Amino acid sequence: MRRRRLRRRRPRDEAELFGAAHAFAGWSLAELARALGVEVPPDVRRAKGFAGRLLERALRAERGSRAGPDFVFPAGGVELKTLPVDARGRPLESTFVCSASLAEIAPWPESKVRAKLARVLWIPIERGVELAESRVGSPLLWSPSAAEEQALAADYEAHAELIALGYTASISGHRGRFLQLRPKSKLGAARRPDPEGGLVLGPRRAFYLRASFTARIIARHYIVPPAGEP
DNA sequence: ATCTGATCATAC
DNA sequence: GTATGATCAGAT
Repeated sequence: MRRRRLRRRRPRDEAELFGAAHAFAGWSLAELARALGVEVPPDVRRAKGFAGRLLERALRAERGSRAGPDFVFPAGGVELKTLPVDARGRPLESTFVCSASLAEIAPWPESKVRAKLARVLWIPIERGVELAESRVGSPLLWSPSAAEEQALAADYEAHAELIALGYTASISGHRGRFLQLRPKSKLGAARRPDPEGGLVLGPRRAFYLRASFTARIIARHYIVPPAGEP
């Protein structure tokens, strides 16, 4: 295993953040964890989010688990998203964006979804057989193109309309070409206020980007430096 | 092989 | 409980 060193300073702008992220391209999660002085969890099923938190620490994200973008620069916030990919660079999972309230849904221009996705640093993680063997790919600093934003907005508004009409029963992960609205808790697990002041029983929902969408974002992007195999 | 509902961990 | 970080695993 190669020796790996971390840089010390917190990035002060996008360029520094991108440079810092790029410096990790090719590292395994084991190497990154060792450099940070943390253990790689043995049980993958109990380690969801490990790669994301590891990269947050490695890149000195300010906000950690608090609300708002991971990095706040004078020029604007940047959201950090790790994206699990296979050896060919295809995303293996959908991407969580943010939770959604069925009691209240903002129009697209003021939506949390739009704010979250305005500026994203994507870091592909090429999944290894073992979690520790997974490798950090090269980063991509992204904002939605006009076409991408239009597509996301269309999906979002369709979800928002169902919510506004109270058709919560017909909300499912099947809807949305690129942006899904799916449960993030067990059915019937939560009780929350509805617009009339009563209580609505139902799962917590959240917006997710389909893998087909993130695949297009990182398509033809250089994913992970060669591992030295033929 | 892909997708949707369910699930896990941590911070506040 | 809500937010952050996501991935698991059974259904299709």
